[in-house]
Amino acid sequence: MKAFWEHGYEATGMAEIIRITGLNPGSIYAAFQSKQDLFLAALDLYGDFNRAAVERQLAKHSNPLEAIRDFFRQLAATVAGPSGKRSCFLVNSALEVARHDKAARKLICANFQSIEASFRSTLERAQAEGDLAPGKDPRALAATLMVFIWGLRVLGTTSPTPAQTEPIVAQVLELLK
Amino acid sequence: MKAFWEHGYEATGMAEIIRITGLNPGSIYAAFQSKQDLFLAALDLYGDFNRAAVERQLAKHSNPLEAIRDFFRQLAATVAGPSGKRSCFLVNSALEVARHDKAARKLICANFQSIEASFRSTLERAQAEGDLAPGKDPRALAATLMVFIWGLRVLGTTSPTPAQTEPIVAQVLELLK
DNA sequence: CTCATATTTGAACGAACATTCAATTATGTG
DNA sequence: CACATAATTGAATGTTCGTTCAAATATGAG
Repeated sequence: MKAFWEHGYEATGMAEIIRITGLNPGSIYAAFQSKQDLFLAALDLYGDFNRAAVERQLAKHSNPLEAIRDFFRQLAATVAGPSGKRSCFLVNSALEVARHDKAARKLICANFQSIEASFRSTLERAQAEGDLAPGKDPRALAATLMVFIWGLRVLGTTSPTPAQTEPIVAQVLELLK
Repeated sequence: MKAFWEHGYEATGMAEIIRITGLNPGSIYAAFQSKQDLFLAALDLYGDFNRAAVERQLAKHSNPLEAIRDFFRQLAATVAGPSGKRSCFLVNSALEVARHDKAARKLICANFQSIEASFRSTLERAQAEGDLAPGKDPRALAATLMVFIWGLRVLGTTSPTPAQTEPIVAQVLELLK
């Protein structure tokens, strides 16, 4: 998973995976049909970690809107930090693989939709509690936040500073006011 | 350029480029040092096209804010259309190549910054003309719009419908009010 | 311990990879 | 036309790619 995440699908050779895992080719091919199959399993594993991390973040504060704000403030820091260039394995794969591989696209979309649903329900909770204006559309807002997350991941590959990422996040949080 | 755009750097073989161009290996290597060199030239060419297209769009309307609104409405349609999965060659390369290749990163960043500057000056013009509220920060807004563009490109790889992309763009345009 | 079943081993496979270069053909000048 | 220079040709290079498989080893039940 780490190898595919770091170098991408095409740039990662089976030889490297064999070296990293310490397994022999035969053992790997006994467990996975092909490199592509192994990649999908790695992507799926990452997706589970990712989804769990997002849900943990959103459950961190009792105030739903504050949880979202905190999520994005943290994302601004991550993206500007040393791990920003690593980006998100799902986003990387959306652009490198999902465009041509249907199975990968399906997996990635499902994960994105799950996270979007978490944001949506958090926004709905905020609206029910009166923190989010009644006129706002949680569905459209959640979809917009997702787009924004992906955009920040792209920004991360350009080695931005916190001084660059923070005002951007501040702008997005304007949408929640 | 089209081959690298469509399949990415790693997945595009020199054999395919030889086939598409109708040139022989020797001729290509007489003009370009290596596959990487050729890729950078392709990326640079795309960058010029892209920058020109954005500036054409922003100059389309005399009203600067309307030009930006039109740009994003058009982007929403493009991303939801058949060419949406192709995404943007610069964004694709930011995630696939720029993370490890310094030359590519520099080229991509320069192009992004140039486009961001166009948005910023357009926003400043809108502010000078009284269309954009005096309290808004054109610099932060321009950076935020860039992040949204990138995010929309990622969204494009998930085969979205116009019904999905349009409300998102509507949200973004809220920031300009 | 015995033996059938699983698992692991690592050498070997053909295919595809980026790249090279001596031979050939085209070009432009006088 | 003659001739120096430039460009093109395409077969061949060694390497690395994903993948296979027969042989060797480990495992667990009786």
